[in-house]
Amino acid sequence: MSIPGRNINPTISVDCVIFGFSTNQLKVLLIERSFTDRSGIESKDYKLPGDFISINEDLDLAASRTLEEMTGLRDIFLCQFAVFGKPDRISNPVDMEWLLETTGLEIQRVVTAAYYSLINIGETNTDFAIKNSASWIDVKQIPKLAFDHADIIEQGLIRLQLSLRSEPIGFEMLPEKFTIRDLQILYEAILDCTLDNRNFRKKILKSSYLVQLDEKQTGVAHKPAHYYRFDRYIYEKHKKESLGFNF
Amino acid sequence: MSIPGRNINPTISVDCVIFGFSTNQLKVLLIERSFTDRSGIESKDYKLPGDFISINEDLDLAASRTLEEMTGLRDIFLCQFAVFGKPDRISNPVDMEWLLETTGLEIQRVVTAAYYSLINIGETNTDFAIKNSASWIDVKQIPKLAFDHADIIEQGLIRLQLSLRSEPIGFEMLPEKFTIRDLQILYEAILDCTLDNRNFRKKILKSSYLVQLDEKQTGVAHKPAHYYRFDRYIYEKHKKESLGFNF
DNA sequence: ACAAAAGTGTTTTTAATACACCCATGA
DNA sequence: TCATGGGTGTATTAAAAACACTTTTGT
Repeated sequence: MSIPGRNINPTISVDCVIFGFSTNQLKVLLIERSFTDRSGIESKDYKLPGDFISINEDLDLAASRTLEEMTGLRDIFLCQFAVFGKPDRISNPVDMEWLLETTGLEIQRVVTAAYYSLINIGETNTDFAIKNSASWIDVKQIPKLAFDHADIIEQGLIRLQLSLRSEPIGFEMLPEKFTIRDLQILYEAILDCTLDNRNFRKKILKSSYLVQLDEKQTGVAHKPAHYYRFDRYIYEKHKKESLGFNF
Repeated sequence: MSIPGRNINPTISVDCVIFGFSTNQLKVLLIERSFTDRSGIESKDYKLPGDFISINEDLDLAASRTLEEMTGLRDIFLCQFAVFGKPDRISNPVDMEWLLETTGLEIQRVVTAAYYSLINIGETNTDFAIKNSASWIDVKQIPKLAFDHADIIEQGLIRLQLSLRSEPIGFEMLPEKFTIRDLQILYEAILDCTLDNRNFRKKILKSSYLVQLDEKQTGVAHKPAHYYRFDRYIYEKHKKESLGFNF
């Protein structure tokens, strides 16, 4: 959130849809927000991690700053996918009150640049999450959200699904080493479908950038799977150009 | 440009990359901008059609307003594709001076929502273009541009190419009735490639939403081509879902 | 020996590509 | 009759999809 005293530009913000993957589910990092409604009843809901930009702060940098404040992570996959600027996106009295409380300013109109980000939950710093009352919520169980944040998540997910089909970005959410099954479950969670395991392997293992490690799983009550890792260097070298008409 | 007296939000603007197609070339609508540089020499360059948003104006509406002011057209294909918000995107003294002249305000920082739009040049109202000193410039011959508008066009074109591969949007730039050849040349111009005419026809004619008219070309010194039209209704009904992995 | 996931091949279907000639018209 | 672009078909190759069983481990 806003650091008191810093010079903010109260007309422009960034919001981050931070995706992560755990217990076979695609999750989003949400911040708990407490507020008192008009009848004085203390209540709470959730919002996306986001912030006003500082005067002279680059949008991308504001997004990575937000990301770091929430997770402790730097140099993270981050992609700007849309701007949300409906004049009435701040119209719920609860939201207006909350803005007043947290910024001390009367704010009627904010245009927000939306980013999505892919995180390996295992590498995130839990202290940061606790400090921000942040938690990882299953994308299929999104609670009531502040502002137009539900729309933002929806659009972000659509965009993530689209990108996943044309670029190998799933790895960003997995640990350094993972099994092909891990990867398949991740794809299924993101695309919300089931995939044939033989065809998935065939397709994914054709990629030169997936390299098999000598290491195998241990302590599992079934045939242990090989670990693989994603080789960014190889990927960058082999990036394909394709016309790929699809209509 | 800004209507004097209207209440603008001088921190947020929209810029439109308006694509059109004529004489077998993909074109962009650019506005001529005259300015006097520091040594007092009168000079000119080009900029994208764009404007600050009004207080309480929706971004999409600001973009369609701009579009209508430039071309006289309403209800036009329009797609927001990125936000440009580098703090130094307004740093050239010429640009800063020009902003001061046209708005009367000292402006240091503007975040702009970029849209691209597809126009049938034949339907545009020339009076509007003349009034705005706008002209259609071949995308391969873009002159020096104001601000970061060259980047915006480049990103817009990349996005247009991407969309053209997955959605039938080329029709937006053609008249109501057109020949398959017209369409192929349009595709070649946008994608900057050549396409085999037999394969192109085979592929495109598979689409149920391309309907052949009884009418043929007349007065051409060769076998006259059939006219076709794009049926939006059929397209919407048959929209495909496809996983289409491509990595 | 059983449960659980790993790993593997072949066939069918579909889409993409490459390629060359005859047709209808106006000049 | 010639120049111009319109319009057509087939064979090859590549990718996607469908589908079932054996292997290895821990319990």
